[in-house]
Amino acid sequence: MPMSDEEMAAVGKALGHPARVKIVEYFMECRPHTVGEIAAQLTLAQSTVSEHLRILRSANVLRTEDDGPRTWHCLNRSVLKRFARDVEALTVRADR
Amino acid sequence: MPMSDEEMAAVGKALGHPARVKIVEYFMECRPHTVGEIAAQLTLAQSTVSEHLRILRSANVLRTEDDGPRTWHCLNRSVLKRFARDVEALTVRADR
DNA sequence: ACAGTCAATCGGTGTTCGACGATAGTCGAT
DNA sequence: ATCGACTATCGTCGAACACCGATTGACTGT
Repeated sequence: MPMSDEEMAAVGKALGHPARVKIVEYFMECRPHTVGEIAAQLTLAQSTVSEHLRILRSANVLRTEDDGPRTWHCLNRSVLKRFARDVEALTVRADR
Repeated sequence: MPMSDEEMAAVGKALGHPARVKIVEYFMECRPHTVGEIAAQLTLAQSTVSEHLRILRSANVLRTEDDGPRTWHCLNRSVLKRFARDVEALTVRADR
């Protein structure tokens, strides 16, 4: 089932900042990432990175996973896959 | 060649508004679209739609094509395809 | 030449974003 | 119990965005 325009826009907006694209790239590695580590790499304040994470979470690009006692952020790959597929679908030429 | 983070973000931001997603959907049909027509569908002012077009153009999602004497807006499908492919690539699990 | 049509741009207004420092909250280890 | 390391949230500020009406500009047909 395709995403609604609103969902598409939400994910697009979430990816609509270079820092957040970089953050998503970090999360390709399935291991805990500290906010401080990311902040150091991006040379941003910890609070700023935390805010970016919040935005990514609100678009369901990141999930907080309760993995036992620890909870950590994790990529929601299915949302990104659906988004990629729906963007790809936009490139299909309509008959008229 | 993959897009840079900045390019990714630019396209993401361009798609980061429901009206612009709808506009891109309109442009799947390869025919001239009047700004007025789109504005009527989206119930937005002509000037607002024109601004959305400008944003889509600045992210290379739309191109102005010089098709003979007329110039019109046209989807830049290759940019969307690359973007979709690179988003898909973000879902690949990295080894560590 | 001029009226009509359409798109782009300008000026203005209210809202949201991006960034920061400071503060408060959570959790583990001592 | 509290210290240390980490994260989330709050308050603030300037910049950018979304929207509109009005104006300007370009092209078409008469």
